[in-house]
Amino acid sequence: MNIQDAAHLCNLPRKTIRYYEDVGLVTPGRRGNGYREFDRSDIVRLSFIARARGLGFSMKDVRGLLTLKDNPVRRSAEVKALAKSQLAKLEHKLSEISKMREELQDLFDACLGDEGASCAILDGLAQTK
Amino acid sequence: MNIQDAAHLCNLPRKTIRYYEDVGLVTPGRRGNGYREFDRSDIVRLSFIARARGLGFSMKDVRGLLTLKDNPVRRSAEVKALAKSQLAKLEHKLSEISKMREELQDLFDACLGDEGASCAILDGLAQTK
DNA sequence: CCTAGACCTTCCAGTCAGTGTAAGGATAAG
DNA sequence: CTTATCCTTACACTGACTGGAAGGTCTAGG
Repeated sequence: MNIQDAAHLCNLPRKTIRYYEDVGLVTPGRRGNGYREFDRSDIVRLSFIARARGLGFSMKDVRGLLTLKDNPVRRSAEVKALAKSQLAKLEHKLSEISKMREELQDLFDACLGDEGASCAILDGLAQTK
Repeated sequence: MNIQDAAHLCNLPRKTIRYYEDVGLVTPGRRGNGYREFDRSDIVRLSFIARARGLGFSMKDVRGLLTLKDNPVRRSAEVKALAKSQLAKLEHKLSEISKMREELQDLFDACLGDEGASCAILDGLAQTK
């Protein structure tokens, strides 16, 4: 299978697949003409990566997950530890962004948004709180 | 005032302040010896930038906000429009990350996390959903 | 006057995870 | 044979910094 079909199957841009090969996450075969040849196992691996990335795991963590996935004597506790740390990161991000949104919403609500120059948002940002 | 004191006052790393000068957001004066000299207006401007960045505004948007701030005949409606778009971005991010967290939490809960190799998280990621 | 250390400067490279583009080769359809 | 659509590599760029090296300056103490 060529890269375009692989891209559709695992829901990743072609460029990203080539990039993943560059950084050693996948190693599809090569045909005589230099084209990459993706087989079922490549698709499975790429989809795994895509899903892990979709949950916000860093490339480093994805590497760790792949290593565990490839290791038949892994302990599921190790996987769960990675997941726990990722959950914590997501929750941290959520609380950060949620705080931003609240602060910005307050400024937004206080701003008239009319044709005048006076603006509660600019005032709020300028404030030496 | 030297850069270190400025950094403390506006709550930004020195490196970041130099970077902001590089990209033209601030233009502190220079002393005879080449040192940057920050006055009150530089501090105000840098703090404004720091606060806008803290609300998640992109550098491009910060530029827009500064332009509006510097323009005495601005319309507050323009500022409010930028804020609205930024609010939408924050809400989008929140919903994305929240979805990630939910999915990951489900996998996490289903994983035994013991000494065995069988792992619901890896299984979930490997699934061709 | 000398020295130590704490500042300051610029410049270059690296981060993360891709994305854009150009130049060129291969293949499939008509 | 032509045209369109694939494929390849290599390099540059993104955002928003951050780290480090190499070197200049200033200040306090002896």
